[in-house]
Amino acid sequence: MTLVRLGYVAMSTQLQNASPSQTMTFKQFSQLNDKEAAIGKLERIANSNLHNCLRLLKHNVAHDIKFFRFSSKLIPLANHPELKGWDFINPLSEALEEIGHYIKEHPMRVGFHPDHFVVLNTSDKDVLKNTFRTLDMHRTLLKGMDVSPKHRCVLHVGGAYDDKEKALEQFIHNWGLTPRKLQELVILENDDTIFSASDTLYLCEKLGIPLVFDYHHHLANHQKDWQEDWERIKDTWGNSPLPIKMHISSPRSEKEFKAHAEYVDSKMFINFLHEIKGSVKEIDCMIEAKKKDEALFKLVEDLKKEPYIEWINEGSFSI
DNA sequence: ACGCGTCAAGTACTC
DNA sequence: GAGTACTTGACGCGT
Repeated sequence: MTLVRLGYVAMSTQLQNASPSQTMTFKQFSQLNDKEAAIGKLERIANSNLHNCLRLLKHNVAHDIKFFRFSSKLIPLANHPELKGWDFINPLSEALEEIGHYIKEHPMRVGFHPDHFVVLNTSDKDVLKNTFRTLDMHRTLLKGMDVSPKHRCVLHVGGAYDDKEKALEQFIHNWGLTPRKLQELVILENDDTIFSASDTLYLCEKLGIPLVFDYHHHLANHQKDWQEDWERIKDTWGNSPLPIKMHISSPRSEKEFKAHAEYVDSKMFINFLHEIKGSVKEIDCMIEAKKKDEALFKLVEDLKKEPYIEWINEGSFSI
């Protein structure tokens, strides 16, 4: 028997005016002459984002969704190189604590997927430095919520830089330069163009990092069937306090295969569940679809037609 | 209210 | 080396 928990990403298509990703671009920031006022505006935006984030968590709990990815755009320009020295955490501590209290009252799995400029295998010192800074920001946010930072940030391996093998070794090299408190945040995901699940496993096993298996990326980029690697993927989670995590999405079309569809193909998901059934006690599936929570709810509707699924609540079931 | 162009800290590709 | 595309949500402008 396998307990499956469903989650979704960052924002809701159902809850109105609840964006956790409002922003100010660097260009806009640069054009403001009064820097103090500009920073004040950034802080107001960040507080509004956190407020909406809490509203999203409440919306989730109302629908039994206990698995959620936070937006990584909660604090605009938080780690922009030009805004070094801005103490963005202090003005946000109350809002973070409020989110933290809510998570304690309603236990749930939360995490981040930092943006594409967080690149751990870069050979550019400045990019690596900013990667560390951004990871540290994510850690600080989690700490501010009193959530254990362990295994909360999904990253891709990074760029290929014309030589995949060398790029993997560069990751290992940079990992040695990564502070331990940042290492423990990281979990790695197979991507849809360069590093397949097998490639990523190489790093995960060598460095003791859990692998977040993205089924859609796997379909777009693989050397062999995922079933051959499934045991190894599971094992990367052996030392994690959290259950194994996966990403689930469907291709938008044959032509735009790598793009996310609005909804998840429930047949595909059901087939996958049948294959892994019983192989793990618990698995958390992150639904990555354009329609966000609406896609999750639609998937649940579809799954409810399957007689062998035992529902625990609207957001989790056993199979 | 809606459509369209702009913006984004990285990487990849083309010329 | 410069320019463009990728991706995706937000924003601002024009209608």
